[in-house]
Amino acid sequence: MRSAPTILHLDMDAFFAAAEQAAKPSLRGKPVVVGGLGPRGVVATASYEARRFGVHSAMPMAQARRLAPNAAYLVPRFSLYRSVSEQVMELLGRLSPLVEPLSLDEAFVDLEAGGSAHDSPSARVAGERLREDIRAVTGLTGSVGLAGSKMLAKIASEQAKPDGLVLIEPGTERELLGPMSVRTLPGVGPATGEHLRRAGITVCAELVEAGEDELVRLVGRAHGVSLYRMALGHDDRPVVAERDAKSVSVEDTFDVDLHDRVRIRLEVERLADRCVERLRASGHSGRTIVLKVRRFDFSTLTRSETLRGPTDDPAVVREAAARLLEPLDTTGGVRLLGVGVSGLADYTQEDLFAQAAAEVRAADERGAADQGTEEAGQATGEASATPSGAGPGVAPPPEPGERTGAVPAAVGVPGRAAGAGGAPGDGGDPGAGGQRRAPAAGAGAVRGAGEPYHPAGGTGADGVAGSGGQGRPGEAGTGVPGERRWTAGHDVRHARYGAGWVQGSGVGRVTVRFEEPGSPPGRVRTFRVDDPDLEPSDPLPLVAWGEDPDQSSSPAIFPKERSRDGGDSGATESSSP
DNA sequence: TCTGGGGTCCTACAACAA
DNA sequence: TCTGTTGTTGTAGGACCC
Repeated sequence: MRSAPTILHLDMDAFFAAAEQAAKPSLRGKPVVVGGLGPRGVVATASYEARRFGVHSAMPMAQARRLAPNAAYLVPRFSLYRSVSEQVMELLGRLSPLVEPLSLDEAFVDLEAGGSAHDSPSARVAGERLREDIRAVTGLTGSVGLAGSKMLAKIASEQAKPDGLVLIEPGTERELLGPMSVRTLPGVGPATGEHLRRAGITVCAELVEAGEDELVRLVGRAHGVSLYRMALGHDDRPVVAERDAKSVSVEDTFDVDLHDRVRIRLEVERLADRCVERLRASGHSGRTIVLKVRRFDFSTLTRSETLRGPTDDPAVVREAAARLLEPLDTTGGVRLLGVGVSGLADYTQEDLFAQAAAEVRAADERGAADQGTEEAGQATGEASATPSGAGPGVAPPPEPGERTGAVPAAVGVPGRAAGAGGAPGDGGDPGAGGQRRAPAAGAGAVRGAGEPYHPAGGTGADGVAGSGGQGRPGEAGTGVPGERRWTAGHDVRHARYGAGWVQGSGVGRVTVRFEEPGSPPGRVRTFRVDDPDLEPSDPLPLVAWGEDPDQSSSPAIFPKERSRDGGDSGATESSSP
């Protein structure tokens, strides 16, 4: 807790929805809801216009549609949001080297560390300047909170919303917090809030009155102590620029509950592959494999297995996940499956190979070849002569009968290629990692006819959004093999009419609104879905070249990885199943 | 009418080792 | 050698956040 309000918290206003409104002039001033459009989708962000109808994030999409039937419903376009986010983070980086991003649209900044503020007036100037810069560079608004601690800076930015700045003077925090709901404090959600309410505690002043011992008794040691300190306004957590990831996971909710055991297993293997792709992309390997199963009744089970050493071998993760699945009862149906890896290590593949080789040499010298997994080494030579596929070389050879994540020799070769040996029928799914995507050619082989590949909330294989009440989730599937699909909200270009975005599609037609970020609201035209003049395109910059004095040499927003980002580029979405 | 995805942290309990 | 204590690790689940 410092004596000057030099910790800044930035929170972009209704970020996803605001970015879509900036990109689509016809949506400005109108209710916009961004989220999963499938039958089990939820709202990611609602514009302030949509919030007036009672729509808010985490609300089931079906409920949002009932509350705001005339809103525009769009699937998230993370490549666009990421590029805007990068620009915002760059502006924050100009204020201080200590920037702690919390998500795409939120971050803490230590102004003191950057020398950009040392007292209330200078902090306020820095905050206002930042808001101006963000607006100039991105065309969007953000709210700024300034205080002497992270907790209070966050509370301040919440109070500043939308499009404002609030500064909390150090020394006033206890008075300020006293009448506030306990739910204001970070870490107090619905469960803890209700727990405290039953004990007669609803506002922060009552937390202080209750005292630390009582809070510990009510909500447990760690939570009780921190709750008491926060209620007093005490928060010494520093702004931390870099945080190491502790786990990597992927999960999918299915539009329809899965019952077929073979299909469930196949999906688990697919998730394991995607998880490993992410794991590798982050430069990690991990020791503990976690399987998550949410059943038809929403009850959630997790099962985990810790290997003897870290791995980033897809075959090992796949097999471990499958082992964890085996004893689980899935009768009744499964609505969600997830695979995760925790206990991360910073090993690169090269490190693993080096360690593996060293380990094998040492083992050979000891003449202590392990009987249980020896055949793996013999079969595949150097690469798999490591102690099974699991964390090659990091762990000592396993004891006979011990679980190590050992894999059949044929797929036990550590290295990128191993994944391709995958489950029969998954075609190796080379693009399965990273962003979720609509089914591309070749990926459809394992999916049962009529069963949606894409889980709810995905980028929408079905790809229809209702705008102005038109279109409903799930209708988009044309049922015509080879027909192109157009995902609502995504950018397109027509040879004759220029740039636009998909407003909806279905029954062999796609409706496009032709407008750009800098243009007035455009007209709507409808085409056949296979119109050769219509092509998917990349997101356009929200602020045109040269509009921002500081950024005149480059577009304000231009996705850096657009060509590599298969997650939500129109190109991927539109490929035929 | 239902309830996403990707994380973090905490608690409780059992097994095991010192 | 047996027993009790304590610390560590693995596992499972829950709460919370954006």
